[in-house]
Amino acid sequence: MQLSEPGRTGDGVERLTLAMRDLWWLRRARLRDADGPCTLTGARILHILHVTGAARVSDLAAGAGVDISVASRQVSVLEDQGLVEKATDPADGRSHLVQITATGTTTHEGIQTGQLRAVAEALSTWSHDEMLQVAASLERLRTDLVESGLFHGSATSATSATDTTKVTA
Amino acid sequence: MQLSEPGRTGDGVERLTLAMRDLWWLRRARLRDADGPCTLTGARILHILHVTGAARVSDLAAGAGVDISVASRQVSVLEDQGLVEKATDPADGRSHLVQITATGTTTHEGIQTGQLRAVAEALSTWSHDEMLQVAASLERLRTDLVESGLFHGSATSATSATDTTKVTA
DNA sequence: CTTTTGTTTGCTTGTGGCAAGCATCTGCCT
DNA sequence: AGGCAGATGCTTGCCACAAGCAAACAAAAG
Repeated sequence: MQLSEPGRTGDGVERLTLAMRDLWWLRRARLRDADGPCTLTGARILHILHVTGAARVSDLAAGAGVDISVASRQVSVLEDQGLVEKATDPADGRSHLVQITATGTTTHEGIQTGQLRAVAEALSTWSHDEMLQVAASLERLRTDLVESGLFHGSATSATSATDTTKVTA
Repeated sequence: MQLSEPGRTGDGVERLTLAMRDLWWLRRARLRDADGPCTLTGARILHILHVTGAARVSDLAAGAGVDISVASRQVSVLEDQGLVEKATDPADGRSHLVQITATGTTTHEGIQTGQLRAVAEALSTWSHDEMLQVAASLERLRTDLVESGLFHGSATSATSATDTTKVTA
């Protein structure tokens, strides 16, 4: 079911919007499988924790773009799985500081490397520079979309300081 | 919550994967709002019908990447709303050919133009050529991901033959 | 003491998947 | 040709589960 006309140079906004939607939809189609032992939201929380270190539940909710109650429950599940630890914030008895555990980090890396391997295989014909170029485009796209205020959500991409491949869900 | 390091030129696969994930997540964060009177899947079905003309339920399911039962139910809902029509396939009494109605087309265009306007506003600083370039990148990305077999899903981007802006949800 | 803030929990809604059921078509065997 | 078995297309019942809203609760702030 491929109906696009690649050579067509129509309205830029239109082509870009459509291309984005199709890419988004691809992710949706993939939801069931490949997100490891966690929920998509759970994996995202794991990611945020991996990148930012400790965070409060409300921060995780904001970062994942979900209701606080959802974040709270997800954290509970992750805690039961031993992937995160929750401790009362010493500075504020109301908040709980959530931190990723060693197991959580391992899980996170597992999800991560699985995704990287899949993408690497899918784009095996691409050159390194091409990937970097497209990545830059995507990053800029995301930045501008977020800054426009259309999306209330986070944008938490990062590569860890270490040389190992760690990113996220 | 922006933690990426834009200038960094790390592993191409890694940066690209992360950028893709963040963009995907943006869509997720947006789910609640802006998809008109339809379910996301419903809107997708409407889109597929708009592009391909009549289609069978199983085709819609495959195109949307959902279970046939889900597609069946969505079609029923769309039919109740008067957005599509269902008729028995003259060539095969088992299948039902689904077609978009005039009302459905109108609804579809409404969703579409809303999305286009939002993106246009968000990317108001982009030049036309930049948009086309990034769109081409996204299209290629999608194509290669789909062809790799990682995604069982559809990829239904198209612009209608008319000059009006019609694509889809 | 009242108000505000951070989190948890009960309830509801809705999408989606699996499996059973039903109708129709196809192919084989007599 | 007639007819039966299997395959195919769709529908529906049932269930799982994520997500949101609102109420409850705890702790801090004024």
